[in-house]
This record gives sequence, structure tokens and C-alpha cells, in this order.
Amino acid sequence: MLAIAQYAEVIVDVPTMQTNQPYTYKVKHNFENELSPGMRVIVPFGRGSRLVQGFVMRVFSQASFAGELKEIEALTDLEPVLDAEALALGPWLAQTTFSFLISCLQVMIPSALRAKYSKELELTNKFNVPEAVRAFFGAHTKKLFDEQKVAEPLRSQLLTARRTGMLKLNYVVNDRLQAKQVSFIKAALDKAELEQAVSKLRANARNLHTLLTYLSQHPQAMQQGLLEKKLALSPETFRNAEKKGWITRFKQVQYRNPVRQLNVKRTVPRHLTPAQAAAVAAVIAQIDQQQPTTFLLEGVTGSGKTEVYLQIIAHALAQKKTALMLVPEISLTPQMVKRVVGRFGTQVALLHSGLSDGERFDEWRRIKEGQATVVVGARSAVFAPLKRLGVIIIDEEHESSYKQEKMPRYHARDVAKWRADFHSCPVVLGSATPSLESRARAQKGVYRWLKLPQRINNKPLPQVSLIDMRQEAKKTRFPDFSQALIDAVEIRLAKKEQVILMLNRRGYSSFMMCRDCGYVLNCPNCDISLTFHLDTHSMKCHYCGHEEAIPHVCPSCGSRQIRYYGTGTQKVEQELTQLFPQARILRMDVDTTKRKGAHARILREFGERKADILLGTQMIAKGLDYPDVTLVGVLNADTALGLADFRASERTFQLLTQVSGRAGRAQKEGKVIIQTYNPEHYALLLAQKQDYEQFFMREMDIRHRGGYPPYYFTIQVTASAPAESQAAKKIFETYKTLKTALSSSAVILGPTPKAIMRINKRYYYQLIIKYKKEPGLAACLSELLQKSQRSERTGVLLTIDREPLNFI
DNA sequence: GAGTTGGTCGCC
DNA sequence: GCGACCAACTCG
Repeated sequence: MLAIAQYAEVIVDVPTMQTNQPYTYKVKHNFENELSPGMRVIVPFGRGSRLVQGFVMRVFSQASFAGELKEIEALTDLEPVLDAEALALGPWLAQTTFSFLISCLQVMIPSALRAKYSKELELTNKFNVPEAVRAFFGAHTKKLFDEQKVAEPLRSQLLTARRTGMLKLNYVVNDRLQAKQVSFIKAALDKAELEQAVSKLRANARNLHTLLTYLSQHPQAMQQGLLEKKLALSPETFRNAEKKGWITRFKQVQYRNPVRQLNVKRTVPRHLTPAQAAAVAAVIAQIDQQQPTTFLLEGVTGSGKTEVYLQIIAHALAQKKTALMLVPEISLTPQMVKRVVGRFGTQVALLHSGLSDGERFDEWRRIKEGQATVVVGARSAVFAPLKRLGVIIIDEEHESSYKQEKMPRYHARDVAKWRADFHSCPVVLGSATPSLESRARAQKGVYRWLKLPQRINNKPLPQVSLIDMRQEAKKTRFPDFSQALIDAVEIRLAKKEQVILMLNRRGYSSFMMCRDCGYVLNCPNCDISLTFHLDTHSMKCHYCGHEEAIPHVCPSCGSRQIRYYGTGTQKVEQELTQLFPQARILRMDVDTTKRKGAHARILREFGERKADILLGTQMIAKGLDYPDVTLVGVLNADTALGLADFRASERTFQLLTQVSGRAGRAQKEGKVIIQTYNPEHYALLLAQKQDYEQFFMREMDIRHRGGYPPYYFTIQVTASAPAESQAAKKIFETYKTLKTALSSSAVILGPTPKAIMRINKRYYYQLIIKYKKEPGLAACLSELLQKSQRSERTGVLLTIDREPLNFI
């Protein structure tokens, strides 16, 4: 029995610290029975009572707020968009990530459901307004008003008219959601009538002729767009035909479903190795016993982790439960998707960044309505509104893309564990190179540890050679290629085999420097050098997007000796075409994959052997499985090692192990060549041997001695402001407060200016807290945030990131 | 003295 | 995030 909903607590869509609390509203009688928690509503907020969207958290019959209450203006939903689980997860997420509750709620729903705000001016007295204002309205009494878009004299005239009461300003809250509507057409005449119409057409009406002839053959309704393509007609022809009364046109809502567009063959479960079978058995036992156990599934590349996942999911489904599988964005390749869809068919929902807002919304709705019971997706799919979760799988659990870098700064692994507790179901973390955190927990028995030590069919690991570039670089005319790599590529090209070349983008740069005076071309807004872009022939800033022309003379000393330095994919591509003029090269980097679908297209083309060499950044390292690739070259293995980040070795090791697994996946033998300036570094030597265990021990020892994770927890506090002194002052104040609040076992690193101190005209300072046990720390940090509300108005911002993955 | 500009306050 | 409000400032 529902309580009569006379009052509701609403979280409003105003992401600030001061409004990060529920507000009580009165519920109009006509939607007393309609309203329930988790629904979106539109409420008046602030002195101007502008309308904003909000989420209902609670409905009740007794108001707890003493002041005057406003009424809920409208309901946006008939059914709650957030279920009880989401309503419980939100506050937890807000607390642990130091985020606004509204941001946490928003992140759980598809962006199509997020409100879009606009303003509207209403003419209330049309007699006393200036001519320009009357012209603005034309024949209308209401008009959308975008303050930015209306040019100056008119803008202030409108605002003045508003102040004097001639105009009214209304707030409009729009759902961004638009069901996809598609134009359909149908012949309005029968076959005989159509044929008659055709005979009466003028001789030059070729397009209409084509259309009517086709329609007389196909009387059923058809999608106009498809027909346009098929018959090579323009929309104009259809409009014409409609005008003449030969066809009728109508709109129909279309369900977008990216899965069904893939033409996928059904696959059957494969036979399992004893290790795989043991892993499956261990996990499904926990599904059956409804235990929220976390497993670490450690399996070398090619050991068949995916098949283990699929059989676990199959078991969950057989128990009438659902399954969630997270995969890093870049491994969400068509190959991967096909494998899952091939096994589970249309009950699979896909959530990845390549989807449009509408497609994502449709997938979300299929999940919510229970039509989709298996969800495969990247980070944010961890919030997929599945009911009766049976298992959560996180593949490549060490991937840093599981951590969101903006508010709310959550880690998908933590959210997964929370949901697993809620549903009493197991979590499986899978990786060939687990994060040290997870591997250490497995060691301690916090996670259950499953191992797949053997590659399927005992295929040998590819032979990996390290090339010392300190010697090699001098020997060739090409600074990015050793002779060994050139020779190896040469051989593959002759044998018509494929090559993958990877450029480690971290620390990658090709900047302009003057050879005479050493001047480096920097961004005017950020403390970073501009990078050279060959395609647009310009210098760009990767942080703020600033772009300028390539200088021909040094702006500082006027010398003409200004050149670019460093290695970028574009430059390497140039070198490659010189080295191997006959080779077909595909380049894959941020520039070539910006457009939607470009990523998949490049990989497909490479898979179809339309190129001999695939050149790219990290994004090519993941999950690719090409039988004809027999050589993988890493051009610069160690650019990341130079960075002052304690995870640099871990990342380098993981990346190299991963790419090495790419060579020789099928019958042919594979070879890996890693070029490096640090051939003695343990991360490289152990990646060469694919020895994770040894790496784990070495690295743990270093972390232990340095007092880093997983031995310590870390929290990063950043202060930023338009003026450097403000940011510095803020971080030192914060430092002082923390110093007194923390126990003696905690360590504070810094405060220091960030490595890139200025981004987009803002200055950044940071400090890092390392601690083992500080029960009062979270509360202290929340209080610091609470207190810095004041300074926020002058542009001084404090942000807190728990367990950050980037320290620079 | 009306009208603009800038900073601060509080939102149920 | 944004309008209301107040105080300072500006200009004929």
C-alpha cells in the first residue's frame, strides 16, 4: 500500500555543492497516485522559479521542511527511470567519489533522458514595445530565446522590454529524447491505376517513371530512405509523387537495435580445458549459492578467458538470471561482439561509445524492460538497469579506462562490487596482467584466485626481441626504425604477411623547436607545447584545442632553423612510405578515428587484408585477432618509463605483454620486436619473457619500499583557479587542515604545482594523501569541499579523486 | 537620480 | 547554474 504522496524529496539538476541536497516539494492532487521515487520531475527552483529537472528520491505524507513549499510542476515519466537499486547506489557513489548526487544519478541514465534547457520569451503587451522587438516576434507571441545567439542591440532591447513587463521569460525543460521516426511510403493507387499514371507521364519524367513502375510491382509500405538508395532517387521525387496523389507518406517510430544489424552466425560452447572448466565451475557454484564473491581470473593471452566468460553467462541465464560483461572501450571490436551475440543472440544489449544517443537509449530500454538479459559494454554499462543479476564480468580488469576521469570519478570495478553485494552475485575480474591491486588481493585471499596458465592448444608464445635503440638509431637514416625491424618488415612484406606497428602515445609529441635558440612553440592558454599535425598543416594544443599556423621563422630569434621534433604517427607513416614504397599502410590514431565508426572500419579493412601494415597507438594493442599478422613492432616501448608516475612500469609491462600476444595468433609463428632505450629495465625484460609473476614480485617490492598502492591507499586533491596565487593558497590551506586531521602514519606528498600547471587559462596545484587507515579522512575531505563553496564563486575549485590512476 | 555593473546569496 | 538583491559606480 502506497502512502499518499503529498510531499516529495527531489534532487535538482543544479550541480553545485550548495544544492547537493534534497528539496521538498508539494505534490499536486492530480498526480498523487502517479508519483513514485526514481521518477524525473520538473520543479520550479530559485527565486526566479526557473524550471529545472529533478529526481524524486522519496515520497511521503509529512513535510519535514518548515518553510514555504513549492509544487512539482510536471512529471516527466510514467515509470521511474531509476529503480530501488539505483536510488541506493546513487548516494553511496556520491559519498565515495566526493561527487554531487545529481551527477551520480545522471550517470546512471542514458544521456537522451538528460534534460535540455531553453528559454522562451512571451509577448504580453505588443503595443508598447520597440519596432525591433515586434519584428523579433513576427506573427508569434512566443519565441525561443538563446541569449548567446541574439546579437546586441536587439538583445538589450528584449531584456529591457522584459524588465518593464512587456515580455515574460519562460523556462522550458525539454527531454532530449526523440523516438526515431522514419518516413515510409506506400502507393496510393492500385496496380492498374499506377500503370495508367505511368503511361501519362511526360517523356522526360524519368525519376517518377522509375518510382511508379517500381511501386506497381511492390504494393507494400516501404522505407523512403532505403528506396531512395535503391532506385537512386531524390526526396524531391517522392514529394512530387505525394503532391500528385500517387503515394502516401507517413512516419513510423523505429526501434534502433545495433545488435540486429550485425549478421551473426550462432556459435556453440567450445570444449573446455581442465583449467577453464575448473574456473567455470568455481564461479557458477557462487552464482547458485548467491554469494557476492570476487574472483580474479588470471589467464595468459590466448588462454581462452572469453569462452570461460561465455559459459558462466550461459549458466546465469539458465538460472533465469541476467549477466553484465564489461570490456574496455577499445576491445569492443566487432569480433568480440560477434562472439557474444553469436552465443546469446538478440537477448544481448550492447552499450558503447559508438552508439548514438538514440541507439543507446533504445538499448537501455530493452535492458530495463527485461528484453535484454546480457549486457556487454564499456565503463558506464556498469550501471545497466539489469534485474536479477547473476554475474558481473570485468574483462581486462587492469585497464585504466574503467576509471572515469570526470565527475563522478568512479571506478567500474568498485561499482560492480557494490552491485554484486546488492544482488548477491559473484564478480569475475579477468586479465592476463592483473593490476597489482587485484593480484595482491588474490594473494591475500580477499579475492578468489583462478588461473589459466596454458594457451589453448599449447601454442607457443611469440618470440620477443628487445632492440637497443641507443646503438641502433644511429645506424639507419630513419631515427624511428632499427635495421632489425626494417629487415623483419621486409620479410613479412615479401611473404605477403601482415605487420602491426605500435607507437606508444604516452609521452609522444612532435613539437616545434628552434635549433638556434631552443625556443619551443607553446600554447597561449596551457603550459604545454603545441603538437604538430601534418593533416591539417597546423599546430594544435591537445588540452584546449587551440590551433595556429606552423611557423616558418622562430618567433623568438627570427631564425629559419625551426623544425619539429619527436615522433608522431603521421611522421612515422611518412618514414614508412619512404622505407617501403610498395606497402599499403593503414594509420590508426586519434586523428583518423575521430569520426563515428572509423575505428571499426580501419580494423575491418586490415582484417580484410586491404593493407599490409597497421600503424597505430595503444588502441591497436587490444583484443585484435588477425591470423595473418606475424610481426608486431613496438617503435618506442619506453616513453612512459620516463614519466614521474609510479605506475609507469606497470603500464609499460601490461602494454608490451598485450601487444606481444597479438602476433601469431593462428597457425603461423609470430615475432615481436620491441625497440627501446632502456633494454635493461625489468619491465621490458620481463615483458619479453611474458613473466607476469616475476614482474609482480619485483614491482610489489618497489611499491612496498616507496609506500605506494597497493600497500597504501591514495587520494589526490587538486586546487585550481584563474590566478596561480589563488590556486597555491587554496592547496596550502587544504594541506594545513589535512596535516592536523591525519594520523602520523599517513603521508602527504606535496603540495606541488601540477606537471602541466596551466590548462585552459586555469592554474592547477595538487597534493596526494597516502594512507593505510584513516577512518575520519572521508568526512574531513567532505567538510573541506563543503567549506570551499564560498571560494568556488571566485573561481577557486577543489576537486578530490580517490585512487587516481594518473598522478601527473 | 535612473540605469548599469559587479559581487554575493540562497534556492524547498 | 542562475536570478534576485544590494552596493558601488557612471553619466547626462
